Amino acid sequence: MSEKYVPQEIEPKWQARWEADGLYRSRIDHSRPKHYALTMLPYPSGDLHIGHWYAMAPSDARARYMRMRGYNVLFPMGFDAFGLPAENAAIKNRTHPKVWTYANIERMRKQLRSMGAIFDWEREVVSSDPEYYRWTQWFFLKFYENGLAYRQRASVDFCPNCNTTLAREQVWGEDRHCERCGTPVIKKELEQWFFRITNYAEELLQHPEGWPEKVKLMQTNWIGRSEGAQVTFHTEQGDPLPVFTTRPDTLWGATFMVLAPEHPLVMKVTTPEQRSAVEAYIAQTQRQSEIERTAADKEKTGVFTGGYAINPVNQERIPIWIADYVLITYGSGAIMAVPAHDERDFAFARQFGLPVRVVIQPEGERLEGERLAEAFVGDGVMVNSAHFDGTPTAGREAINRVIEWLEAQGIGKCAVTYRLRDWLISRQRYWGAPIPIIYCPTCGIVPVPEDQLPVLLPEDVEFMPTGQSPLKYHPAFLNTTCPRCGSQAQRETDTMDTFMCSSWYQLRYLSPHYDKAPFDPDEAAYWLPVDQYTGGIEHATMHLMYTRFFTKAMRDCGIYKEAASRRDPKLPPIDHEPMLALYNQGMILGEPMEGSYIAAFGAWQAETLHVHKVVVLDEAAAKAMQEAEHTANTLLGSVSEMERAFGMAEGEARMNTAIGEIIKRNENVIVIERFDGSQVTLEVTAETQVVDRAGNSVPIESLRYRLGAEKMSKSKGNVVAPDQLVAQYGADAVRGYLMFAFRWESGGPWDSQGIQGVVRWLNDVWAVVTDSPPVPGAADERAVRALRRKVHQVIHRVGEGLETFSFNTAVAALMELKNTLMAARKTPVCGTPAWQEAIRTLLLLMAPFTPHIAEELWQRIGEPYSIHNQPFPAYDPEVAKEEEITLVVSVNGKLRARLQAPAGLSESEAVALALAAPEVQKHINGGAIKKVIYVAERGMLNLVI
RNA sequence: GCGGGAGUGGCGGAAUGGUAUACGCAUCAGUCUUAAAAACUGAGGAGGCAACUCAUACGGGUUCGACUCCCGUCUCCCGCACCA
Repeated sequence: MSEKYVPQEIEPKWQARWEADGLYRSRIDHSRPKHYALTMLPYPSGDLHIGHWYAMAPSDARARYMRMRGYNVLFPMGFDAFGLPAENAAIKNRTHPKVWTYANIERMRKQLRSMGAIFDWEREVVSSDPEYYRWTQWFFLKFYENGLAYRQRASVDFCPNCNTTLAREQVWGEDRHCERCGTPVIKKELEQWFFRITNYAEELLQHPEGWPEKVKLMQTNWIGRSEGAQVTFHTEQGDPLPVFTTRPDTLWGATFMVLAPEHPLVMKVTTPEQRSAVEAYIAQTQRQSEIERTAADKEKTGVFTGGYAINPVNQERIPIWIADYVLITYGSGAIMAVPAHDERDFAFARQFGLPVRVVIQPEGERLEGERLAEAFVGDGVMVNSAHFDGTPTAGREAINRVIEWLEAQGIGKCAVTYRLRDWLISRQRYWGAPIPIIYCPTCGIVPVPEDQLPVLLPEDVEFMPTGQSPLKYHPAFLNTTCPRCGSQAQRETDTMDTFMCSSWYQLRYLSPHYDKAPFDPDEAAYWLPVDQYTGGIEHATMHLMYTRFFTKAMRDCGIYKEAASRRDPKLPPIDHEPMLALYNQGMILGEPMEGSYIAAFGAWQAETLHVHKVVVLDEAAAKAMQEAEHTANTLLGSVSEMERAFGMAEGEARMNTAIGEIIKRNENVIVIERFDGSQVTLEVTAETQVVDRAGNSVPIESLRYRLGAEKMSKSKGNVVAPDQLVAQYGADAVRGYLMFAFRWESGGPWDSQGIQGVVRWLNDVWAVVTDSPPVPGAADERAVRALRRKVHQVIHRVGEGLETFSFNTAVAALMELKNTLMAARKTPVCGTPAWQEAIRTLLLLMAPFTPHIAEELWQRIGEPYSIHNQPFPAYDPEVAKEEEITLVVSVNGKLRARLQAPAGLSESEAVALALAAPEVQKHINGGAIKKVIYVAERGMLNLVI
């Protein structure tokens, strides 16, 4: 008998050995193709979460597979260490963010090592290290030098909980809440730093091929490209008033103009009579929150300015209104309103009795402006449009012709507008990279000279309970001299959005301690770009847009020049896209839980039971008790009768017991669901006694409430701690389970029982490898071939699974191979060379998934260290080919027989075999066969009669 | 409202237009045990004694053959949302 599988012993042993040997160190090696695998770096929030494991372990398995395929693999890990939680913890616990952050990093490093991943720790980066953020600041300066960073006063989104501004991408949802904390944002007028990501709008629409359609689509929608024309109207006073329209073919239908309330020309066009109304409307707009302003189905509001504009296509004089449905941030902040053919303009026109003029007539209909029930946005023929009358609008033909004409007339031109806004990077927080800018009373905005980087975050700071940045109150940081003129000046106190740090971390991994540039050009020339990136979908329009922008902006600042010049020009460019392929994994949700079943005793007050005692039951006991109570209730007769009989007030005698499952619980209110589905609210107090079935008192907090598959959170008590799982089952089992239990892209609810299946698999593998004494007797040739066949089929399926991120099917195939071996173990096949080969192959195939047990067993079967330097087993389709098939016979498409037959059967042989089978004969029933469909490679025969 | 994705056993999930439900969890039965757990063996989509019939959200269609392709409907999830 051999010893048992004890992962707690073998896992730390091999981790230490791999570490000591530098087994996974990644160095430039031009003789081998490289593979840069990258997974989104974690924020050091304290403990490694099961979600981190879910994101990283399968990525690691795939990186290991690429290694076995002969690639020189780089799979680094680091920490996105600047950010708000550290600062909030500082305010709450009086711990310095740095202390908090670095303690967390220390803990998470240890936890990450327990995963047994091939992370090359010599390349680790921590974005809050000065040697890292020095370069984050350097990038800011480069972008500033190249006109890609600018400071502007603007109405920006501000999170009142985080006490800082946010970029447009970081405001989510219908209620416009902060991406991080969920608080609805407010608007503030502030002077802030922006990056010109909009310069790259067009280029960002061109995505790398290896990106998921979903992300490409989300980014494309976010960028929001609209093609159309810019047409210059004029106010009556002669000021040009350009508008953007996607429908220049409706220009003749413009019956009024609308400006955004913030539009610079508003006061100029406003007549004295309308002045007070306009001012009142502007004031009202400013008071309203963004949510109120953009609420769906909101009635249109607006005010006439008294001014008029001239439509350049027909010299018509049309009134100018202001309305909040026109946004100053999009296009030119002014529109021509064509109510007949635009839903919003139509609603506005109806609201204020403005004229509606049809300029597109659909085929077979005759629309009239006054009678229109809704705007007509379909295709038709242009009418009331001077010499364009009769032009069909289907396709882009009409639009193109009008644009051509507008250009010829000099009143408009082809134009493209984007929804994308520039990236606001200023954050009014301490724990981030300071923006390297100095404000001098004489020189103005002065960038910190490169040789003075990094602008260090002072550590002796006082955190304001108000959440105000302590940098504002730190004289030594704040006060400095102007690098240009030497006079007294002040530093910028805002720090940079932490998405800045993560926009280029893939470059710092290449040479984390290089001090001449953000990255070593030799390393970059070899490793870039990232071949496979993995991470969550939630970054689709944030991090994943920013890092693409960064790469392109860096290229235009010449930062890649040297590295690119040292690179083989036949390889993909390194300065075009940061990541060639991307895969989004899903999320692990909490395990659904039943609520506790209880019987509560107390006194009714209206609909609420005031409880003095709670008894915890199991479901069956609760049900039994409910029935007993029901019986008792029936015996007593109707409650109201009883009340009458005893002269009681109505409701007084109602049952004072409630039995059911807890579905909600907070400090003093419990909601239970009875077996009939009705709900009861219970009120509990500190005096309420809670006892289990044995009569022991238990705390009220121990009562569980029903929980669906929801996002894990401490407050819901559904968090799964990987450390605990590793201690209990081992890292290999946790890795294996995470890869086996879900489709990686979907994720799903955790199932604490499900891991047993993986544990059994590993135990069986252990037993089959360490304890399979040869069975005497001559091995059957066919059985040997069958084993080899299975092995090769599994090689194929595992390789395929790893290629396509179908980790679940790959593990399933490995379980099947184990099952096959378990069965063969009892036969003379056990001990044959084919058996040895099968064991070797099983271990090699398992190595990417469960690296520790694979290494341990590899050693135990006498193979040389390390299994992780072995090539992936080669697949031989000839060996994998079935020699016997199940001929599936259908008659008229309905399955009638399954017949064993040798592979490679000809059609006539197959038909003869089928006709000989009585169950087939029965269904043919003497009829003539009209058609035969035979799929040899599938073993499928269909007889049509 | 616009755009995208998904509906398969009690559950997680498999299935290049060709044997639906692989693999696993849970369940049930048996072995072992004083007992329980673990472990092991076996059963299993539904209905029917059986022959068979019906099952991949629903309704149509294409095809010798549809979970897979096409059309329509319903439900759920995600993104955007007065973007001119």
